[in-house]
Amino acid sequence: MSKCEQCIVREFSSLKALGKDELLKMAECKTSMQVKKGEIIFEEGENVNGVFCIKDGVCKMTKLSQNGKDQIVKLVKKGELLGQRSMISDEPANLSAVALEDMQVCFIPKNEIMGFFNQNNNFSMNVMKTICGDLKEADDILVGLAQKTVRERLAYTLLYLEETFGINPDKSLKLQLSREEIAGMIGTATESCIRLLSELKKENAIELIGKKIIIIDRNKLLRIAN
Amino acid sequence: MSKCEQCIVREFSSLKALGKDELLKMAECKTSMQVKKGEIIFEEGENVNGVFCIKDGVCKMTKLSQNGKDQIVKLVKKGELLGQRSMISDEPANLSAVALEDMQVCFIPKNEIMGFFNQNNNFSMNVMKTICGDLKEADDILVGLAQKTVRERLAYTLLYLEETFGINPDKSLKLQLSREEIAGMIGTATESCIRLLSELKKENAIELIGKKIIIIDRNKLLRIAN
DNA sequence: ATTATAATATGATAATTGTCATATAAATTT
DNA sequence: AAATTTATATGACAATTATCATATTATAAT
Repeated sequence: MSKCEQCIVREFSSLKALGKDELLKMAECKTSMQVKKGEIIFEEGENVNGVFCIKDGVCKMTKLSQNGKDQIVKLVKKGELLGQRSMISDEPANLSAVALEDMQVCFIPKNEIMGFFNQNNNFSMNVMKTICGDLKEADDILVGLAQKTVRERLAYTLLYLEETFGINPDKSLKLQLSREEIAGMIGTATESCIRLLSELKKENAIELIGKKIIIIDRNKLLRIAN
Repeated sequence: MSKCEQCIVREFSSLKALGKDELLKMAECKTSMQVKKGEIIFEEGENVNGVFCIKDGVCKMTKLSQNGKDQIVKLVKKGELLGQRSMISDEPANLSAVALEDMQVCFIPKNEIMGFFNQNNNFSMNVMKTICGDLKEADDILVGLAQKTVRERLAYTLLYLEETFGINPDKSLKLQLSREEIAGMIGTATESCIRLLSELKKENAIELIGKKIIIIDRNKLLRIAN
């Protein structure tokens, strides 16, 4: 069992407020696990009973809509916690979490985390701020979905992916999503997404090499996204 | 200055966790105010420096998008608090709050509320649960915007308005929104909203009497909304 | 390596939604 | 009460987006 004290990732999450003794306690009750690309961490409707701390990798938070399509609500990466909302509301998960890359995550059971809430005010405050950040983000995405065209949202999403997850040495977006997943982020049909990507390619804003996407003209995308 | 202790509305918000002494302290530093229909309580980008407790009335939380349209993100009614997110994140407001009816609100300054966070764990937990509820709601609306048609969203919104704010003796929706505001909730052009309302009327799902909307066939709307 | 399967791409077309113009009705102002 | 402004309504049309069909390419399985 690895030590939470020495885990660098902890520094990036709400857990940074925890003291040495708390970290030692946590290390004892946590469960480390490997999650392979495509595997489900938890599903919508499931009782999670704790939070997952992402040590490495990226996952998508999705919700299945009546038309059978998965909407991606949020991408979560290394250093962030999963399942906080569900735990605090004491409700089943509202979203599913699915690995987009091979991941390393630690599960910390609910009663452990809830204990920290009572003992450690900084920790509560950190969690609260994170959730407030998520709420702001969700509101902003909501407005974008309501008021922007698919093309605008696509341009914005490409820039977001570059900024948030970076690029490879060949300049392609590091986080490789399928066309279907990109469509699920911007809220459109897969074919529309593919078509608009082709258009952006024709307009020399991006380059498409197989699954890889390379942003050539950042300013053009910015202009399209508004 | 009215007493917070005797304010019934308090019972419906996070503030119900506060004890007598805390309520007395709060009553001393709060500011009561009347807000007329159409007036702005606070605006996007503004520093709020406290929370508003809604004693009576309903307001809309909106965000202006680049195309100049106001998207309504949420409706807030009697018993709820405004400006919590902004206060906790220590950021300017992300949304504007505008009265949809004549309102009575109390302003409680930031330092007072922040004190309660440290002293009273139940209060923190209540606030956290409220924000978690808001986040879930925002995620659900987001998925609806991404995956449902305007017609489906309109049907859903009419049912939501009935359920949340009730109906008048003549069966019309109690909360009277303009067509523009309804359009701002479902994320569409005002003309599209008007046209689809007319369609629903032709299909005998609703009745339109001036600004008033009466739901005739609830099941039909439910079927449309999915 | 070959086959099977899934992902990407594109055309054709239909459906949805937005925009602009204009009419009518309602609310406000003078 | 008349005039002005604003909100609602509807037609005509354009733009956007979804759907279905069908290639083509990439990936996985045998």
